[in-house]
Amino acid sequence: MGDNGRTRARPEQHSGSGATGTRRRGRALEDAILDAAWEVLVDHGYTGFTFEAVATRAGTSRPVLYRRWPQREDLLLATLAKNWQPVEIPDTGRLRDDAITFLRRLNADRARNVVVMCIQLADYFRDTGTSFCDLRDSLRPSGSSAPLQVIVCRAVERGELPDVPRTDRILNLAFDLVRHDLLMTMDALPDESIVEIVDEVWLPLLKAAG
Amino acid sequence: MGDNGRTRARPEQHSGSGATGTRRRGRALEDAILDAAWEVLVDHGYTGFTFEAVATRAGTSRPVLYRRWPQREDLLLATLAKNWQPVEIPDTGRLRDDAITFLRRLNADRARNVVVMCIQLADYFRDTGTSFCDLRDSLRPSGSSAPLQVIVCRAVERGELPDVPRTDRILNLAFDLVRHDLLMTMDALPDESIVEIVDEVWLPLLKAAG
DNA sequence: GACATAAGATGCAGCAGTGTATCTAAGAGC
DNA sequence: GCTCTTAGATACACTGCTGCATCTTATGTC
Repeated sequence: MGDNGRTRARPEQHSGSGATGTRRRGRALEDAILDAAWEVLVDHGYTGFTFEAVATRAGTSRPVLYRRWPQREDLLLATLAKNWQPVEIPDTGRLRDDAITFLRRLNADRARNVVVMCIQLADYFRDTGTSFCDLRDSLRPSGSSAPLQVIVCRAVERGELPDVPRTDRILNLAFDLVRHDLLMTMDALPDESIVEIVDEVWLPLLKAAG
Repeated sequence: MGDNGRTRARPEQHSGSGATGTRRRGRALEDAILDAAWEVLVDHGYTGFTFEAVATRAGTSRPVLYRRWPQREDLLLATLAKNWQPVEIPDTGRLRDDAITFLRRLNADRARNVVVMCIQLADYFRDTGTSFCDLRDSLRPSGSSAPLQVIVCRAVERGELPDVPRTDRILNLAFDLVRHDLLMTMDALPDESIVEIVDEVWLPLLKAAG
């Protein structure tokens, strides 16, 4: 039906950062949206993670999002996939240094991410009946083993540890404890805690497991 | 003003359970509401924890809730306070049995509660800037020590363990690991895991700490 | 039995998000 | 330059929750 009195305020300008007046397309647009989506997720959790909020933050409009990700979950998974980076595994030649360095990196990195991915996503987990465990598994590069397992393997190869079978529980204990503290306090661990976990708990168990 | 055509379908009947046709009041009503609120919280998390949902579930109406708890947070805290029970600490006379029995109880009980209180409440934590840690501390009877600490104390008194200083990290390790698994899987641990945690991790560390 | 209190029903304005449809215009490819 | 795709704006109907106001009526107390 004819003219419904719309009066185009100004062309556009996507209110983003540089705002060159140019209109974003394809990959560039998609990246900008997913970055905006990540920020929204960090700031407001899954509950505040609405098409409305993400579109506004990205300086675009909801239809643009709906065209790419019909469901909120699709947008969420795309956002996570783009922003999740595995923590680098150090190789210093000494078990204790490897462990402490790795856990420090983990602590710094996941103090942001784990809180987002586990705590903020609680509603997502409830809605879908999945758990943090499932999500982690689906984001970890398939076939790769747990970081601490790699570190222990190297120590065994160097002869730093006896070559005896160890349970996953023991191998991942230090990782689990750091994650536990992150979840409980929703904040990074003090460095002393990391050293304590390695020296008082993990290493003694690894050495005693013979 | 005047008759606005309302035609009172039927008196009421609060659609609850027994539905004796009697109208609930005071304490009975409050209990019923808080029970309903707990169910809503378990089923739908803090996000779905609306005055609307709780009132419907309780078979009452929103004004009744607003009169008692003006804010959603008030209703939440009342609901938690009513439904949080500390896990009973066993006293079998043997350290290992005490630990395994306690952790089994914890596992069964918190598989429902911790998931609700930590995961489902994520939005609450985000909104208020508190953490699960803070909430646990405020719900644990003040002055009482951690359950595993009590169990270890008794073992030391019986001479089952050497009387050496132990860090909180070690003392609470078994508890923390159970909690960690609960959070990660959002489900109860298999019984083997509890036994493994006690026999392969916690007891060796307690004995070696001399 | 009269009265005060409070339960419970209902209405309503407001707000935020959803999902979709429609239109204009920018920009890429030919 | 022309055309095709699609970004971006806007509108609309719908849903669900919020606070609050108002009314009726059940129930306990005197």
